[in-house]
Amino acid sequence: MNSNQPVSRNTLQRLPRYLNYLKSLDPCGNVSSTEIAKALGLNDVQVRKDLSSVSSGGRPKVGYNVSSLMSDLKEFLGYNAIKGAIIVGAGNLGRALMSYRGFTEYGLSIIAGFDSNPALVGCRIDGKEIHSLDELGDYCRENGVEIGVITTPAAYAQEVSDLLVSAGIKAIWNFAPAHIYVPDGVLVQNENMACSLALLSKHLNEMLGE
Amino acid sequence: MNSNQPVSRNTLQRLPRYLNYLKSLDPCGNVSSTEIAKALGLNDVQVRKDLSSVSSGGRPKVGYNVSSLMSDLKEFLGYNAIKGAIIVGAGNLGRALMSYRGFTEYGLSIIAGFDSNPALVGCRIDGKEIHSLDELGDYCRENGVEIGVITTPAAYAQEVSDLLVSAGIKAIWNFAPAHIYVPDGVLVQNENMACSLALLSKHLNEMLGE
DNA sequence: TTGCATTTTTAATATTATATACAATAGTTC
DNA sequence: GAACTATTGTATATAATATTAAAAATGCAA
Repeated sequence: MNSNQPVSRNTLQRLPRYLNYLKSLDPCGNVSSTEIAKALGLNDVQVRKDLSSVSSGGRPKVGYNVSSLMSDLKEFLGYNAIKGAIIVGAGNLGRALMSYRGFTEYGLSIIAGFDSNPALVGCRIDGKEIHSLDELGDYCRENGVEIGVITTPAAYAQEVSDLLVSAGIKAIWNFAPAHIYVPDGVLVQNENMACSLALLSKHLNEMLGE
Repeated sequence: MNSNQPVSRNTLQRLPRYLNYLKSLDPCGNVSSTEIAKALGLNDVQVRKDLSSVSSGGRPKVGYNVSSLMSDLKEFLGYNAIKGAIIVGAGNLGRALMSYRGFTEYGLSIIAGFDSNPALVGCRIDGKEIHSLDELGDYCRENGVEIGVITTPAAYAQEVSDLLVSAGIKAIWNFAPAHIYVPDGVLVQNENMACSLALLSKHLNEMLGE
């Protein structure tokens, strides 16, 4: 495992897919890179190369041990060190994400929500309280929150982003269909459903066109 | 506009970002590729190359006309031809997606939901009825539905996928954190939140580690 | 223990994507 | 209208990525 070596973006995007696939296997068993490649529609060497930067390696004639490969992947992806995050925008999507417990699997724990609507302030979603936007700065500083999730309408995304940045947030997961500007040192990850839809729609059209 | 030429996956993923950015500009005005590149943190030539396969071209010294570029992008991405889709799994996420009206922007219209829970069958979310899973096949065939969205727990994803395929679905948008197998000719687009989270988490760790 | 099949690992090649350099074009100014 | 500048568009070079090919390692069976 040469974890100091930088991993390409493409590789990084594939790692969670490997983990996903491994979950469907017997954790006590072994799996070969060719099997993984076949199941996920990838090249087997690519799979091995990806895994080489993460795992302690497989055994010839046997493959990789499923459970140890899984823990290597989780460790590498940071799923073990759970980080607290807040959600801004307690609309339909925001509330859905707040009540979704699966994120702890991925090292993320939603600890609170924020919304400008006074009617929502004080409500609890899955035990997590919705606060007023005014409290955002203090809350983040007091709890050392580094990740913010934006689920507001597009029109407010920039405003909220600025607020998060001034509260010391280091990374933003943006679900709003808007482009936001942040200073250097702050990371924005756009969960762009539009991107996925674009791929889906385009492929579909091509398939039907032929 | 050479729309017959195939567009790379990376390019395709950038196109919605361009569209997003253009929305924040005056539709009557013009915009240069360098402006777009700077705003989105990309190379200006790349932007021009991407746009060349979509748009009818810009004018030297002026740039691209915002509104016509937007409509070219929308046309190319298939956002104008709205396609009906169904959602399987009316849990938190499923209901959130059913009530999210923004998808029509992207050429997708959720027309119905399906769930195995009898207590949910008959309910309406934003005017769209939730049906029993038994009705899925007939419904899809009668309405010519080609896109299915899976928002069930991971454990049921494969089962639901099989059902969708046998109902004649051509493309599946999978939100369940599971890998699903489909026959050739059916497209799966994984909306893998885990992927986004992986990127986010990894970058965050790297930033803090330095 | 020897040969064989399977699998990882490393190296080499081919492909693709991105960035650089330059030519062409259309406005703008004097 | 001639020179200038901002901008597009293309052709080339570089870098990144993926694939193919070959080598090394391991377990298994005869």
